[in-house]
Amino acid sequence: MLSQENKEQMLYAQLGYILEPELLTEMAKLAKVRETTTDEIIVHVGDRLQLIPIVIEGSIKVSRENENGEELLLYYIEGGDTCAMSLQCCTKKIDSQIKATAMEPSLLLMIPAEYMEIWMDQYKSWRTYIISNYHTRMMELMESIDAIAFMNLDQRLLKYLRDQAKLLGSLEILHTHQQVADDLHSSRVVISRLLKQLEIKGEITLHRNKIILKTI
Amino acid sequence: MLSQENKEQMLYAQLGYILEPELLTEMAKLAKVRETTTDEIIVHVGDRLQLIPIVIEGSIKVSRENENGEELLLYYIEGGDTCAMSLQCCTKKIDSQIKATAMEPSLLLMIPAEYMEIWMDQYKSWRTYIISNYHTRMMELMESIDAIAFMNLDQRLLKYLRDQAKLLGSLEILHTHQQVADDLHSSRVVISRLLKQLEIKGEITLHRNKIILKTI
DNA sequence: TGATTTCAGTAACATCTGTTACACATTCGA
DNA sequence: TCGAATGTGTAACAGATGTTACTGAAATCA
Repeated sequence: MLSQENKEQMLYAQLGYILEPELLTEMAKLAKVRETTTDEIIVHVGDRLQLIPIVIEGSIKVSRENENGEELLLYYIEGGDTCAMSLQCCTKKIDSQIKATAMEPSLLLMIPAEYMEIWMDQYKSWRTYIISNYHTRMMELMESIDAIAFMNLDQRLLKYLRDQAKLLGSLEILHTHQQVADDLHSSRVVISRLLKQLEIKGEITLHRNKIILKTI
Repeated sequence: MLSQENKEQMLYAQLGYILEPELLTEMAKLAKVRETTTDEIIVHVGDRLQLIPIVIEGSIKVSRENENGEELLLYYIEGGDTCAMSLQCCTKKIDSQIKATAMEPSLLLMIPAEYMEIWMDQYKSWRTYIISNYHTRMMELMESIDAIAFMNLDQRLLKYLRDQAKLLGSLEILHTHQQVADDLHSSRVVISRLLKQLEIKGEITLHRNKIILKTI
């Protein structure tokens, strides 16, 4: 278990330049720490959230699921950010519309939802933080829509690989073709085919459970 | 030109159950009225907004455009709502990422951006209103993503027609096939083909410049 | 009215993506 | 160590969507 000093230090590191010191102290006091393993599912579609997660370390993948359990990756949440969707889910008691999965071992601070509104009234910096998070997420949803609507699957695939590489800071992407297919809402055979083409073009090299990008 | 009393009445009618009376009075004092014709473009991609539009009457179509000028309909804004995107565009001075078009003769109140932040500090109801708008838009973007990612074009087409009908309160949709194709980011020939199939199935009847739905 | 433009219907074909089926290699576990 | 499970490669085919080309009807305008 982390001490409050630990938590406060981590919050400072991520949010010290945005949020007031008193707020950070209060957050550290109230927050529960949650550590996740890689691929751990943090939020399921349909969950009723009671706590708002703020990502301190690691990265979270947010995806949409349809009634058949088919998925589509929407965007990622990195250090210092929070899930804008969960804010309303908590306050309005709506079921979660999305699924959140840890992409690597990650550290979250979980804040009880009732403080959301209190802080909205009390701290200007918190308002700015929340609005800015909403805006970032909206822009990312737009980017996601651009990709699905305007790009072919081979382009989306390459973009996906580059995004993963940037996010995890490594040119080696440790996924099976099936996992990639799931994120892009495609099928394994199609992804294998397109990956092979990318390999022939010299963009990547293929290995079991691993795809290596030549460049970002 | 509308009098301030007129504006205040309209604001009351749309937002009286959400926003404080003092705020509505202040809004009425500051707002410029903008009336639009059908298909008038209100915001272009790349515009630098100075004013935040609040829809009082009518309905606005928000779409995304790629570098080739191809479009995709994202969502609609109806009476009482505002464009969440424009909020950040104004305050952060970012170029607009979307295009907004009036679907019918509409009436907007345009609020100078600088009041955004003042009211955020001053009025709890304004904060709730803005956050709730962001959330609604996010949900609609999700719905839009669901449609593109998980539905076939014939299903999307029928959904599109029904959405239009609901929005404008008429089973007669006054569009050419080309306009429908643009909204769905498809091609005229494909849309004509699918519309014909829907007519054969008995879902619609086709006329020049007009598509009539049998039921919602 | 007659010429022109706009809109819709249709066919033939191309391309992209998904599906099914199977082969083979690697890894894992009993 | 051997069988099972998992991951990848590939071919053949199917279906959805996009493209091109042409036709004729309806609307518009000089």
